[in-house]
Amino acid sequence: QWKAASGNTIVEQQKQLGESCDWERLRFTMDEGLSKAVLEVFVRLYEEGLIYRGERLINWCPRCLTALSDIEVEHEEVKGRLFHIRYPVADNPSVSLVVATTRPETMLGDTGVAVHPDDPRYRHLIGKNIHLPLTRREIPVVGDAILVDLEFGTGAVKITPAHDFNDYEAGERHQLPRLPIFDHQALLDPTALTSAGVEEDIIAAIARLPVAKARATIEQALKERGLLVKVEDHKMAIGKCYRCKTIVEPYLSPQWFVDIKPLAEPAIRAVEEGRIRIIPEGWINNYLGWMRDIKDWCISRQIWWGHQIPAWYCERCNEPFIHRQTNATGAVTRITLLQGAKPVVARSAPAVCPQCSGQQWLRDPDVLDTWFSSGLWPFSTLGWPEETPELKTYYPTSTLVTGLDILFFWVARMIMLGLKFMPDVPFRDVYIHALVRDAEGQKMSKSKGNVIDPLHVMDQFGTDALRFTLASMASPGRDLKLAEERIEGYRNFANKIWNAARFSLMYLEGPRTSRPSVERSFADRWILSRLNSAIRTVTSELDVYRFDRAASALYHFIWHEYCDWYLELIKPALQNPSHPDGPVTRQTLVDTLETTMRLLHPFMPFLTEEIWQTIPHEGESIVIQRFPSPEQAWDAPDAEPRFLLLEQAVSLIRTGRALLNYPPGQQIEYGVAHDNPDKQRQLQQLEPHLAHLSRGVPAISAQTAWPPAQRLRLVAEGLTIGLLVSGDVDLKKALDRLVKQREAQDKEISRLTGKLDNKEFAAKAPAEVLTEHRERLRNLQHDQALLASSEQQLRTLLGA
RNA sequence: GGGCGGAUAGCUCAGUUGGAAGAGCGCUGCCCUUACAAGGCAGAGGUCACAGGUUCGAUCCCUGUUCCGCCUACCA
Repeated sequence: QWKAASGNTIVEQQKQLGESCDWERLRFTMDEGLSKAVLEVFVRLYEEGLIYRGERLINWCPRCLTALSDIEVEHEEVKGRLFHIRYPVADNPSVSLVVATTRPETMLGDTGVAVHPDDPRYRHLIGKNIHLPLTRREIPVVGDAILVDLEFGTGAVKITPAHDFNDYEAGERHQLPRLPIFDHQALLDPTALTSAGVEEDIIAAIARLPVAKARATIEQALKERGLLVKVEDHKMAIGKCYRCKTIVEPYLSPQWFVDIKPLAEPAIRAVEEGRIRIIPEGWINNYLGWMRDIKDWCISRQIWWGHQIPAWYCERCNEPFIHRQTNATGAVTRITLLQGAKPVVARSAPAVCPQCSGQQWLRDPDVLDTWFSSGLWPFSTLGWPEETPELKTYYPTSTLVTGLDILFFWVARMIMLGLKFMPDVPFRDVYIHALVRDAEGQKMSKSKGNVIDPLHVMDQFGTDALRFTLASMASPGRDLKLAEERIEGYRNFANKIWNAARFSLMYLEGPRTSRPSVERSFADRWILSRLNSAIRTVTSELDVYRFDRAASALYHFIWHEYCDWYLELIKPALQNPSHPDGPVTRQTLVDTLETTMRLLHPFMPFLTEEIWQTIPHEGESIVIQRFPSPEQAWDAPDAEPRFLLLEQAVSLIRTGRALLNYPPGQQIEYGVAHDNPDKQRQLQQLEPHLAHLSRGVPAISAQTAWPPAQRLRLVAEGLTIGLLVSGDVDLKKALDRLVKQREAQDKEISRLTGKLDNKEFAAKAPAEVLTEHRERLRNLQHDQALLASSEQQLRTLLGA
């Protein structure tokens, strides 16, 4: 139904069926429920006087032969030419006004010339008549401060009310007649030119020419008469039809309009008052600005697909206003209802004409703008105007996710029509997602050929990887460049998860015992606590539509906490069948993996479902499970700092191993000392983990108690590790590192000292900043002593 | 013309009550260590566009400049 509403499907069908398409059949296939809603809305708005028919200047596509609303017109900057044309004063041809225009061919439809009322050059001409060149007409000079910009061009502007929007307005202000000179295909119309008093030879030269060709002819004629003063290059914007890219013409024709202000006002208030939230907020002003400046909505289209307008015309009463265009064989190809026709708007054709009792009715051939029906989507899909249970349950909905490009096309219309026909807004939140661009930042477009085909990307990297990538890049207010490397990175992430699940399954054989978190092992308590934290972050970020931060929290937790550390930490318990922690660890492994899959599921639905089905679980499908919520019992405030200590020690040992070029497999011996007794004790408790993760034999004791040997000592935040140096190793790299570290610390120490010595800093900075700075300085100075001693020992070693 | 946004590592981007500069990819070195080489470990790399201002202190706040996007408009 949505596709029908948007018209996209119909357009595709139109293409496929070509000329042989059965229009009536196609109209019939449009959803009946939607048609009913459209009919109802149209009639109700008409009865309230909010829909009217009138002859107005509208944007017209001379190729599609249909009206276009403002937002269906695309603007393009082009190089144009500005023609300066001499218009002689009627009663004194020696005096003339020079007007500037980019469209000299429209001059034949001029019905006035405007100058600024304050312009001393021309003020005296206001009220006089001007002879319009190439015609037998005289037109008045009017003063108009709105149309004329004193600074621009010559200061005199021709007025062509039938072919220019501003001139239309100006024509209204000065009661100037409207003289159209183009027909509906934007060809110069000989009949109209005759009524516009154009000279016969000019008519003969330009009749039935398209505007571009007529322009050259007019230019030539003006030149021959010496009326073309000059031509200069000029940058300008032209409008093109969003469908066929034909240059649109302002065209005078009778159309159906919605009086939009009364609908827009409640829609503005709904956003101002926060009953509808737009996220990110930056777009609110965009929306409000557009809505406050909104113009009546032209809803009739002269195309054959769409919902036909429910208006009927008595053929007898309206006979003079029904224009039938025929082809060579006499068949009617197009019916146009001219200005003056009197419609009867009703849900079905009237029986008899109230005026003449005639019974022959012609239904308006126009159809509605596709966004008219799309705008009804929030309630028409739910059975409106019937009061269905669905309508009651699902209106309003919570969130509408959309791109900026249809915020006005679609979202604004849904808000206006929803508020008009329902007692509440159609949705609470509107989330505007970023526009995806290609790797060069270009907007994707079919004509440019730089479209990244999602199906192709999904084949290459997987659907979950693409989905996760888009989520991770969804920073608000910023368009995103989709680069393949990024997707590839998340493909690897998906692979990592898959392997982690495979690993878990390998070791799940055997009994599992559930215990309260506090009774589980260090590793278990730590990961449960971290999982809790991940749940909190992901949930709160999703609440505020920060999909990027939620995705990155998941990525970090799964890869760099769960895989890198937890799975490594529990290997001894899993791989040794008689390990006492085995049963509880296996249970924790299931608990955490299962929860993590549910947490990740919205981001990677396929992978998580697949894994979830293979691990112990309850329920039929992950998609209908509850989204995880934090378990307070999982918080382990003691385990987290312990882990950081362990991580720090392991990293330092690994650094030493790399510096000494000891291969990862080689068992090493080292001493571990911390100058904080508490932490030293904690390290002793973590000894098995330390040994396992470092693949080595630690001696955790004061440095003085380490077995005598040649050692490389590394220092970080009070922690010293001393690796046994054996065999033929190059200590130069290690010395370089120590020196570099010491220099960096020197710099930091002098920075902190300088800051703390600054009296104003000491006086004005908050107390906690001061204590934190002092603490850091003390630690650094302490490390500095350790480093210095380490460096000296190393130099001694090198010297020996 | 008006409005909005951006300028942070080689690339793509995070970084909100102002108080030690972050991630991914890429790069360098060592590893096929029994989940994973689409991987592991350890590293290198930044005057946070420019110029002023506010502040004890600025990537963050203010002003101006340059460059790049987007939206919008009738400059004939």
